[in-house]
Amino acid sequence: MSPAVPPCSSQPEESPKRTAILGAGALLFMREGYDGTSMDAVAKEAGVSKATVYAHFTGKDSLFAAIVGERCAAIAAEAEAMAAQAASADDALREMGRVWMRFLLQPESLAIHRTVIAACTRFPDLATAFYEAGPERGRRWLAGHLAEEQRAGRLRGGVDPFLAADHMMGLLRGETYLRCILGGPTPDAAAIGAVVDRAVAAFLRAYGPPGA
Amino acid sequence: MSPAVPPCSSQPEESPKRTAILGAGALLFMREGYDGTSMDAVAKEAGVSKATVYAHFTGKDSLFAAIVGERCAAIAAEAEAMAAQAASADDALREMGRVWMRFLLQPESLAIHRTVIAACTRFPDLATAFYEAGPERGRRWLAGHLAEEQRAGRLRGGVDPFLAADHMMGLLRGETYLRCILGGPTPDAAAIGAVVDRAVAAFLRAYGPPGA
DNA sequence: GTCTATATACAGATAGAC
DNA sequence: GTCTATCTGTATATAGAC
Repeated sequence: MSPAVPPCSSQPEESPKRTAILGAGALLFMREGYDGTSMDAVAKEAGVSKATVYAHFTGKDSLFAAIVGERCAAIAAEAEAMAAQAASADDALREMGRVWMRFLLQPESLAIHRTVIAACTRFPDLATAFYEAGPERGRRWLAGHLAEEQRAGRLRGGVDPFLAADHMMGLLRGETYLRCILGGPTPDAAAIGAVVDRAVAAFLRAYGPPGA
Repeated sequence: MSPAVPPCSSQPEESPKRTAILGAGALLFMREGYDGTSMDAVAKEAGVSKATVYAHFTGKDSLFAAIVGERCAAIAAEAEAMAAQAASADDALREMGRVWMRFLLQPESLAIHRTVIAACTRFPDLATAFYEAGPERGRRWLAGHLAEEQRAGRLRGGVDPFLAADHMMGLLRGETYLRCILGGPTPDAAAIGAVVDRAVAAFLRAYGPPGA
């Protein structure tokens, strides 16, 4: 229907102003929430006029959707990096837990969680996309890893690895996640390490090899 | 400084219009969030004029604080009722888990969680009060119960009951809570029962008596 | 205390020149 | 695409009569 597109030339996604707008929006939406962020503030933070924002996005909801979608992709990429970093460690479970909790509890992660949770009734599709890109993707990856551990005999067999992954992540989050998502102080690396050690110990009692 | 107050006469908290305003605000703040709720909408829902709202509360933030504070008290009362209901059951752990998860996953609970999480950067004191009245109070109660179970020999000794309570609640929440707080469908009683059974089974492997 | 009517500010979105 | 200037609706909060 539309005329042939120029082959791989300047796409709108590569405009520097568009990039600035997306960056400013991500900063403000995560810090102030959806309603707390005005298009005026986004334009000012990006160093452009408000009309330019509307030239690149049809409206505030469109800009928000683009930013959350972009964050989902970034989260997935970070998850891959974490997986590579953690799976090669000697004490794999503990190291995985530390890496994941440090990622989950950093201010940027908590901010995107808060933003999506607050907006989930108005943007249900975004909330679903976020859940799939973040927690659910992480759980699938962890389940795959735990299944390997089962086959290697380092975890007891006969249990659903997806269930084990869910329980592992639940033990890790615990009250720590709840307190941080409610604005409490972020624990330092040592405190996170202690939380992870206790969670992994409990996990191994529940899911470790029967003889241990 | 001020003249003697009349002894226990009509306090402002007992005004029927004030009650209507608080009820309307609770409904709207939980359904639409803080920014999504206007003082006009509260007045209309309560059946009063906007000026009357401002006669009872100094502003929107004051009304919001009063409502969240009231919900904290209500949550504490519900927790007491849940405790009485659950502790007398035969299969105490499973029954406690079912009661708590049904409470946690009902739309009203999720709505107040979302509202407080979204507002926690602007109202940090409210978020702290909510955490103390809700999750932390529940954890303290559960820890006390688990300590009794330890003394009775139905749980292994030598572990911090507060840690065990944290792990129990983390196993129960799991992905279910995360999916629901992000707007996913609420599981029915049977699905909740299955989640709880699996969580309690894992908990007992980690914290049950060593011989089991 | 309670109302109607209004002051004031700022939001999202657009018109039109360049 | 980008800007300045503006339209239009609605938000919080208040003035003043009863």
